[in-house]
Amino acid sequence: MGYQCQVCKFSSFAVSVLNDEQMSTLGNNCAEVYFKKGDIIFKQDSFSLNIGYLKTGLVKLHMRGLAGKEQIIKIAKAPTYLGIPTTIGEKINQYSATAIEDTSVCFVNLDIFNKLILSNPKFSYEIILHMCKNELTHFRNCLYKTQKNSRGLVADTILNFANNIYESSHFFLPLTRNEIADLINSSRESVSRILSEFHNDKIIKLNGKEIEILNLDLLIKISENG
DNA sequence: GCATTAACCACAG
DNA sequence: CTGTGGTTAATGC
Repeated sequence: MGYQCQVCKFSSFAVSVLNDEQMSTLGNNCAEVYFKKGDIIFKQDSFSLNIGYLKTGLVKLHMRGLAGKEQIIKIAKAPTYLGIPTTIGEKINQYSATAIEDTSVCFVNLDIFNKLILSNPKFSYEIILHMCKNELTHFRNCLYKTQKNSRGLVADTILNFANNIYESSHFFLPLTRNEIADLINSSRESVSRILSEFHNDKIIKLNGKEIEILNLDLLIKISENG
């Protein structure tokens, strides 16, 4: 008894390209798991032979570095794959994934995933396309982190949540100030100060974790000039 | 020199 | 977990 991937409304772009047989192979070899906000989905330094497919929810990918310093690599929004690089590239996880909202993930065995890649070029192409876009985003972020100042990076973070993650100018931050600092290589104090500053300057309306963008043009300017 | 930026510390809600 | 104030160090006119 497996899952009916073909009727799952969260089916990925790549899965839609599978034939019936491949689809049922996938359905018979995956398991859906639910995670609460704060739950660890997979952990750095542990062994894994699964690819995750994030069906719903929001996840942070993070890596513990020197002196235990935590760095958030990215915020992953459903639908997307989780852990393709670390599962295919290494047997031991190179980073962790933690739910920052209630989340559901389908785990697919790596062997099955590899068989799909080897047997279906369209599927492989979709995966490559996905990973290329991902890598370009990381190159850009890498550049920004080096070249922008903290204000610009905080502005970027707000814009990312508004434009890409929540698709609304009014949302609740799923991260603490400390986590935002871990995301942009800053300190919790700086993030706190910059957010208050944006609030006082009427660029955003800030109430704890609640953010409403009041002056989008200015925010974009800060992002571009910062 | 003087200004800016931001990290680190401490302490208070 | 946050917000602020003081301090300190680096960098750039």
